[in-house]
Amino acid sequence: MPVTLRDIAQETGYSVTTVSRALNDYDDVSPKTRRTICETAERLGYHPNITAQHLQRQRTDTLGFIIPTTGPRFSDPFFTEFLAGIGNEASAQGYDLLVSTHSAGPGELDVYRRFVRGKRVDGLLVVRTRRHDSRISYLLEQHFPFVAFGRTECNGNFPFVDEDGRAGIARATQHLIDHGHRRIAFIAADQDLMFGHERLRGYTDTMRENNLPVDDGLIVEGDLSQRSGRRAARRLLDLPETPTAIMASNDLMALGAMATVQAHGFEVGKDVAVTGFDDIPLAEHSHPPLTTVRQPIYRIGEMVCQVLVDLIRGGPLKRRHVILEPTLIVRQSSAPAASSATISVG
Amino acid sequence: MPVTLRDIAQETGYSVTTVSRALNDYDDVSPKTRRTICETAERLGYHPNITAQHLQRQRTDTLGFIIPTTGPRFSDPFFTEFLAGIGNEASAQGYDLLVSTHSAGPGELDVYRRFVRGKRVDGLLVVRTRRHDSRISYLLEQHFPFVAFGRTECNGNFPFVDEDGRAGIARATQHLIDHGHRRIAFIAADQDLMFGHERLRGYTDTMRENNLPVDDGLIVEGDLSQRSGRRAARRLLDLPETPTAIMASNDLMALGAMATVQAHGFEVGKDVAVTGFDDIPLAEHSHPPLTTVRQPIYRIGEMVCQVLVDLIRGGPLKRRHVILEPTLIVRQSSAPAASSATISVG
DNA sequence: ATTATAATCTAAAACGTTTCGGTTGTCAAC
DNA sequence: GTTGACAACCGAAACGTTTTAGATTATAAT
Repeated sequence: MPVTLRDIAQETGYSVTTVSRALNDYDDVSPKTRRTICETAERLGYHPNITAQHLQRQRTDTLGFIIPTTGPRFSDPFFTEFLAGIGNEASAQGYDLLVSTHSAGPGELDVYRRFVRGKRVDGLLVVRTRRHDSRISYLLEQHFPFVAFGRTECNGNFPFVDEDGRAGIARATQHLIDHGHRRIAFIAADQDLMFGHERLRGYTDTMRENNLPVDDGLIVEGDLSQRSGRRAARRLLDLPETPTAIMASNDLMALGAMATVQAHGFEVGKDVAVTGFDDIPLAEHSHPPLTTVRQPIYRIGEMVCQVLVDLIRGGPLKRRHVILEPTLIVRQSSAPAASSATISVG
Repeated sequence: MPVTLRDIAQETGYSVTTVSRALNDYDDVSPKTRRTICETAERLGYHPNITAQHLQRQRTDTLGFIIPTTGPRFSDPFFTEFLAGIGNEASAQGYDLLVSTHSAGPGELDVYRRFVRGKRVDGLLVVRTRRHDSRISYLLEQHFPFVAFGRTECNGNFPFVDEDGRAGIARATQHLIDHGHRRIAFIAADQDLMFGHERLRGYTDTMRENNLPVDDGLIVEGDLSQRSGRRAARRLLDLPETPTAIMASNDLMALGAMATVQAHGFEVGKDVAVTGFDDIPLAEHSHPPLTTVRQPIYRIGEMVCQVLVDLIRGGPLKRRHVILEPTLIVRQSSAPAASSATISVG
């Protein structure tokens, strides 16, 4: 049923070789022959079998992306935007995107192994790096092309794009301190996650620099979901001495925290300040709009993808390591009662 | 460098055929031989070349999913959750997922063509069906296996999963009417989208059934983003006679509308009721929590994927058409001031 | 000793491309 | 009328599997 090179060869009387060469713009085919062949291909509705090309060319023109899901009902707007970034860049570069989902943990490496050893993809994108990341160790050891969004602690020398989360949170913390906050709580993320660790450091460092105590009771860990943000905020507001500001390690938890604060009858941005991290589109449209640290997620997706393609194509990498400076976006959730405009500080 | 069947054959002295058969659990291989071969495979670190398997087996064990993005900075939590559903189900069934992103419009069909004609995937998932959907016409005409989330108007007989959006919106509308609302506005979605059309119908039908006027001035179209929800609500609140309730075709627009209502100094759920559709995780955590029509997005992703796999495997389809009854989730954004608990009506 | 039967194993073709290393024919140059 | 250069074309191998259709050997039945 499907039309192959052979069919075209039969139809035109040329050999399979010539047909292939004609269609691939080789220059040892006469113009007339080429025309005949192209027309016949068109007429028969020929499309090359992509799998056969892959096998022959020994590459798949496909990038792999394994989304580290958390729990079954997983939904993080971060990933949609990131995916849009890499998806668009990949297709602009002529690559397909093979996506798999797997929670961090035992089976995860098997998926990587299958992709790598089976030559299923030409390169991999790794996100949510962990301080000691077995995925990265594995890929380095296999000399398999990959680019990470985020660094690790035991830095092997691999290409990555990252934002300076510590500086971002530091800026947000300082912003709160400058506005007179002293009891500032922090909803941390999993400390195995590199960014979770960095963001917490940004908070503790800045507190210390300002000679403020770092109170362990004011640091609660969440799992990045709104629900956990709510729960964390509940614990913080039940404290004998409640904080006047709550910082969260990501926007989703910040939104959860805001809901709790409001449920307790406080006004966000006046009684209690709340800040997030990421600047997902929702942040701008929450009520009140959320003060947060922006990282250009879509753009990062594009960049990571582009570095990976360069790496695969063997071109010299302009930039093996990209570190982005995040921007503090001040909105009403942390504004002093008077002001109400959106101000960008960065 | 990579280990092939040949290498194992050489190492063990058996033929490639036997090696292949041993590793694939054929029963005409003696236990001893099998053991030798498996051990050697293990020792050499053999992994089958997946591309070669694809070519030989004439199938790719891969499903295709082309995300219809809107605009460059695309971010819709709906898709993360949906993707998690199909991603998990696909890997449970032994399938990979090839994802591409493309906005609805000219180039879109080319992506479908490439996947189909190049035999890049064994089947396709289609979402955001349009009333006249060229993707579906194309796939039907090519007799290519696919399953849609959503129906079309000119119903070819293809397998789909859908929710009864009309009934869902009808239920929400009735809920508002029962609570005394008369001037109910509706933020519609693109009327080319099948679900956009259906949901609007649910609203107009119910208004008429209750002998309420359908006022065109109270129907505004948005593009499914929060931003457009805000804009739409702004127009509605600028009307000489403002509505007492605003229904949105999806949660994102509802959240946007809520922000506008609040910015105008109204209290959502008391002065103006707001309702959405989808029940994305955010809906529960907004302030106030959003009354909405729930569709089990993750579950739908699983179902669509499962039907597709059944279809590809040629098994008899238990259910070619699945229509889910959506559930109205009443939360504070529409509750009469008194009540405040979450009630499920459905 | 012959034949049937079962148990193991294998050569070769196939999947649809790309590409290496040619061959053939024409024409100009010497 | 040989030589070389060049244009146009093609056969066959290769990519790494799976599968078909036997081949070989051992075992049991006559």
